[in-house]
Amino acid sequence: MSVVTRFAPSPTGFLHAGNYRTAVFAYLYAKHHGGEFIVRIEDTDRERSKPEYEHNILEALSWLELPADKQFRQSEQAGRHRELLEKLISEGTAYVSKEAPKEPGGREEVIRFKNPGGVVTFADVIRGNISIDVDELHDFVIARSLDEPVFHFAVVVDDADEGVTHVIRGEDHISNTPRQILIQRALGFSTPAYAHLPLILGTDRTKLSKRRGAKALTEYRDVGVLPEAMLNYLAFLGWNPGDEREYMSKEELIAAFDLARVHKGSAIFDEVKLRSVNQHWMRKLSDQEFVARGDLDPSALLAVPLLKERAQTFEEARELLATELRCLFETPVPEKESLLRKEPEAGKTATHLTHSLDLIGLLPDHASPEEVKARLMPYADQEGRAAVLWPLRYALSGQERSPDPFTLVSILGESESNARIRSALDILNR
RNA sequence: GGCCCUAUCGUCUAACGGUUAGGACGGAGCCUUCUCAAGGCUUAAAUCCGGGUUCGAUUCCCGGUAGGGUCACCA
Repeated sequence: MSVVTRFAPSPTGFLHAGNYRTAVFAYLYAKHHGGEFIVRIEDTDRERSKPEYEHNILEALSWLELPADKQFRQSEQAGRHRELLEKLISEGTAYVSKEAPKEPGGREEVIRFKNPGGVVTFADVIRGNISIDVDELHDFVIARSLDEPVFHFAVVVDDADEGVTHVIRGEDHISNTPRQILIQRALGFSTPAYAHLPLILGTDRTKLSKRRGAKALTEYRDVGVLPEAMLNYLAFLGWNPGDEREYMSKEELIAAFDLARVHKGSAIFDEVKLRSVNQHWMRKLSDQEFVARGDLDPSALLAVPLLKERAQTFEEARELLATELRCLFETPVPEKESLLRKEPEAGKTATHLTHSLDLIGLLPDHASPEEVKARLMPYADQEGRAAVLWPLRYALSGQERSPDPFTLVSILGESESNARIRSALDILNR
């Protein structure tokens, strides 16, 4: 039997990392078994479902590269839901119930399921047998009206119609499972395998939720997190391949994924770790890819090696470009006092700068930082590194903190370096 | 509160009865070093508690405790 899994979000808000972790597992499991991954937008709550949320969900899924083999809205199955609702009513396993509206404007009739009671036991792939006494559920509501099925009913019908073999969802659904199984039995459907995933918690150790400040997943995309990094990080929340690997591509994840290695205990979403995983994937990009995928200005290309060392997100890369690495793109305005930070005697500092200037002049075009270093270090060692290198670096950058002078010369090139050193010499002579 | 689920360093986790309880992120220290990064090395840090079972428990069982989830005409 081929595997069919599904991700069934409701478009009533922006989804957070915990929701997408579920999608990741469902996707990986299906693909590992060469099966099908279905995305079903559960929009039976007409009041709260919004197109913008649906768009956001689909956008996030495509960003993460979790393409659906089949995708549809639950509301598109309305006819089928009505048909089966009528069937249950005619068979007497469901009935129209007169209600006393609890709130003004509330409904006077709903459709309830005739609960047979007893204990429902199901085998959870992750947790083993779970038994729940179903008596206290009473005759629960399965539809507001024939055309408005409620979650439990629609889920059961759609999963069965689509041939879903494995229901992979958060453990907050464990207590919903028995009543869904009851409906399945009444409808004559078979029960799929259930895998209830441990929840992803926020730093407050409670279920990630928008109300408590959990970010929409797309916010991570917006600050320049790479989708392969997010996928990698999410996959490792509650699962691991069983070896020492920490960084895995989508293909590697598909090949290794297994429900049997999924944890039972919940995990906390840690942005610090996510950033470090992201940095790993940023560093794997070629310099050209880095600029393109980070949506950086093309001029930033020459700074990419430095950005790979310093930035954990593309947003950080942009900040760096505007602050610490700004000297690569703008002529610095050095201050005399800072030039003399390590060697207070202006005459000596001027001598060092002039000599450095000469040495730089001997460099070949496009000298690497290593070549620059090889040329300058003997002199610096002879005269004192701080006395030579500090004014040089400061003259080139105009910044107390910057990349080292060799790298600066290499990136800036000979003529720009020359100009900057000369202007620092002018300042010293004032 | 009822019901359900869970429990290894701060965090993510390895171990599927026998290990000096391993790795990663983060932290600390050292090295490198003109500054800032990066890099290298080192280091601190965990089996929730109590009973069993066993020659031997992180591991199996029971009981506590703690945390989480869920108790809708939302999904």
